Amino acid sequence: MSATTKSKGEMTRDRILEIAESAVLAKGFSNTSIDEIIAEAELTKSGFFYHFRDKTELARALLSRSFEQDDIILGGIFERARELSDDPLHAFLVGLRMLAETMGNMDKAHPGCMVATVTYHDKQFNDDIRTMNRNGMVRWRALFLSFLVEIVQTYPPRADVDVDALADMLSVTVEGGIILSKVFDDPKVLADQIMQYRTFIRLLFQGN
Amino acid sequence: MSATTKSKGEMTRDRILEIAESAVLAKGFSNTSIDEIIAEAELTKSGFFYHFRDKTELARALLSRSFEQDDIILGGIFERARELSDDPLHAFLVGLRMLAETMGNMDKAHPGCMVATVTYHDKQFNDDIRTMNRNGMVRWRALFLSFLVEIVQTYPPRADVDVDALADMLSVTVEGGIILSKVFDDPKVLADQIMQYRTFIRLLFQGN
DNA sequence: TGCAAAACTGTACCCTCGGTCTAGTAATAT
DNA sequence: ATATTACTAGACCGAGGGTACAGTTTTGCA
Repeated sequence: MSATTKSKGEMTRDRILEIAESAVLAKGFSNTSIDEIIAEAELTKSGFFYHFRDKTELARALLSRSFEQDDIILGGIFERARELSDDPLHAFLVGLRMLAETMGNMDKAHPGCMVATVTYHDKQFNDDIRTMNRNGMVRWRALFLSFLVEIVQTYPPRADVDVDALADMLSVTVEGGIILSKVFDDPKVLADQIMQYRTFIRLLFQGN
Repeated sequence: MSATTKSKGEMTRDRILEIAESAVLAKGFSNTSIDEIIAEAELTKSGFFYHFRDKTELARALLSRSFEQDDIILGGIFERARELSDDPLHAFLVGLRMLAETMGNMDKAHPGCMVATVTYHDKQFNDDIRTMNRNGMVRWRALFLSFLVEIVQTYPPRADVDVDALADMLSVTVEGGIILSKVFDDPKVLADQIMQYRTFIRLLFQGN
């Protein structure tokens, strides 16, 4: 067997996660029952609990899965952006444009949706989730910060800024943008907001 | 009896809402049981269902309550801001600073928390909530827009901007800022982000 | 002061859902 | 072949949301 081959158990687990993911995204976590998942996955309750200790472990698995996907997407975008320009400001601006386009094309299943649907499940759980969430945010901040620290060396900012807050501002824009996009049922809102952030960056370091 | 006197029924209903609010904010909606609420309110299950058709109606009531409170706080802040300056830009900047301060001083129970805890409860419910949420957002947008349209008349913007998106950007900042504040367990994050938005506005219309 | 409406209590019951336990069986890897 | 993995079968439990309905108290008001 090759290294990429999955065992029967792993395949079943993946199938459960796949089914659970779409159900949770469509109806929310607490409104997705185990019975429903196992019916679609064609296995028994015992089978489900063979793979997951309890429903909370399912939530955790769902969440770490979505974080991995986010990291890949985000990392890919800004890696390409760096390749396209040696100048950190230009690269960041290019990355932001690509991010806006990517987000604008997602009709459902925005990264971050899983966070929102799952976060408020229960108290004990929240502590675990907050830690995972924080790790995710810290990775984002680090990524954006790597651009910003380079940028401020070359381009004197037009106003007093805290680069940390400026890096977080992009996370804020994405998270808040997702909420407004859902509320208005329009993915364009998120894309527009990322472009607003881009305008701020341009104005701050380039003056136009 | 004066017009402000509440009937016995209204008082009981308010008591339920009060108890439910703190419980939901502390532990989440699905983790707050009706049994628990009625125990603290010292009434029976039948008594509860006399006031609320089901748990979803409780959620709705909780939500519209928090919207009302938000409107009062937000409206109050920007009304005072207008009083303090005839210039729309200065007034807006003052309002933003007051908003940042107000938000930074809230340790828990940010406006918007109730939205998050309650929104993903169930599918049917989500549609109702989205409408309420949208109305809330539209009111915010209108409020912020009333400043921005005045501002652009006096101050030519340093970059191409869409005032609608700019108005929404503040909602985005607040909603996203709340998420990051919760994740990092630090209300200062939200305050900082509002100040970042303020910097953007200053830079855009005042150039520094 | 009396009477209807409002605001409940009490009890019994049903369903769904998360979760546990035990015992047994089929598939698979080595 | 055999131990481990990956399940099935089925009985059961408690919490929680919700219903039905009959009865009782409390309140506002003419």
